[in-house]
Amino acid sequence: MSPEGERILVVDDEPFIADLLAAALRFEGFQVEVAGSGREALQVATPGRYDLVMLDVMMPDLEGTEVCRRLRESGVAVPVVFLTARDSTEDKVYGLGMADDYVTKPFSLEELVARVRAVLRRAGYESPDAAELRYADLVMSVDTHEVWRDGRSIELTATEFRVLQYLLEHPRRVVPKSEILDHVWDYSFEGDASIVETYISYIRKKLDESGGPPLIHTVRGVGYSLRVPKE
Amino acid sequence: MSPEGERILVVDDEPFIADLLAAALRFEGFQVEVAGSGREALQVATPGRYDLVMLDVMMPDLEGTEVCRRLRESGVAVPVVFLTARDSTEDKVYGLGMADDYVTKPFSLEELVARVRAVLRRAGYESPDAAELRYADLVMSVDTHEVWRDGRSIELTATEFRVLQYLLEHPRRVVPKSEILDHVWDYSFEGDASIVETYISYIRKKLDESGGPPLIHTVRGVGYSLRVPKE
DNA sequence: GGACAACGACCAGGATCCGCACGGCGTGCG
DNA sequence: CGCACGCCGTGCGGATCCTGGTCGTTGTCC
Repeated sequence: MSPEGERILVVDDEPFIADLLAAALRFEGFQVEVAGSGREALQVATPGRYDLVMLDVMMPDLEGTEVCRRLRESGVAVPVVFLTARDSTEDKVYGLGMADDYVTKPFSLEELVARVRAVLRRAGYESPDAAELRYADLVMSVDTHEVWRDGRSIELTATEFRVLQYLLEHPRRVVPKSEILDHVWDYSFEGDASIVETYISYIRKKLDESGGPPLIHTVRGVGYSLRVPKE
Repeated sequence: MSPEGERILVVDDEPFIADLLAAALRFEGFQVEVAGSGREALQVATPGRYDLVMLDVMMPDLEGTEVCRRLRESGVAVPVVFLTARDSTEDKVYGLGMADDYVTKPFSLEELVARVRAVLRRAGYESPDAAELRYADLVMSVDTHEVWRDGRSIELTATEFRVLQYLLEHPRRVVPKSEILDHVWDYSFEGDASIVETYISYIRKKLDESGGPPLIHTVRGVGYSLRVPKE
């Protein structure tokens, strides 16, 4: 990784989304610039200037797909990640042809950052992750979506998986419920953090029914912590 | 860290909150300026002038989020920390998008300062802390919320932990009860400082039951001091 | 040295908050 | 149509927080 982080251009006409993307990516150490329209993107995206472009598909002046086509035409070979609405099947089809990946709105920060890193990795910017998270006798393969405890496979739903993944990325640290909510749930979720309690309870049940000491600990008034019990 | 401390702009229309923030941050060695409205903030916050901006979300003239958006638009890339009401989900959503962090009202000064330092650290202004506090045979890990005395683990509740943390941040100094109250309890707490005596008593009991000399000493009429007894 | 006042330690009880389990409802998919 | 999954509301039980009071200790003044 370059010392300053890769340069990413975010292209979206909705300021809220553009800011959300920019902030999340800056937080992860990337250099981010924002363009508010397709035409603006075409002006600033000269060859070699960015390492990745995030393109909203739906924009009033120029469709994201069209922006991408013109970039390619003018010799800009930068990897592109599309942003599309969830049920827009057509977008998806077109997008996948040109795009290196796409993220559907509304997205969660975990999802967004994971996609960006994956694309940069394939493009050779980042060292390949182990793509395997481990703590104590827990093993998680992010790529294959599998989890084992002490060699025994554990089936998790998508949300359960993301919550556990977030905990595994911060082993031993006490993670506030609000932080889990912010990273795992998408930005349009309006409920409160009690949903996190529910999922922690699901995960605990599945982790512990295969024996072994409890790994997820409640720190009342603070959050949850993944750790091996003290004695 | 610059010799004079980082420059922070506090933006809040409520004088009480603005003064509270300014005083606490000045006490911590930052240079603080105050703006009483969103428009005022936009006028003074020129590129490079501040190292961090604290923005109240709810302001009569301009929403904090809008102020942030306009700052970004005009090329001011300063880190922003939002102040929001506790249950304001919508604020949180917007806040998380643009902000580097957010603090919910009512906050305690400990919490506030911790967030500010964390954001400045990520922005490269401050050296990373050890996140581990030590004095004599006491060890506290802030991240994992664990405390040991002479290697033996000690269980503290959330409030007990914050009080001891404050003492560990000021070892040997006699800390007035009112100061502990101001830093650990949030600013809307209406009780008096006798609550501190109660918590000191809880902590003493837990620290000393595992043997060893008493570490928290009462200085009558002044406050408490964390130190090893003289002989 | 003794009496008194101020201060602080500690306890006990009640109010509150928090964590958690359970069940229901809506939705998407086979 | 049935099932799996995600989301949300409710209610219980218990940990935690705070208050008020009592008792002991310290310092001060006579």
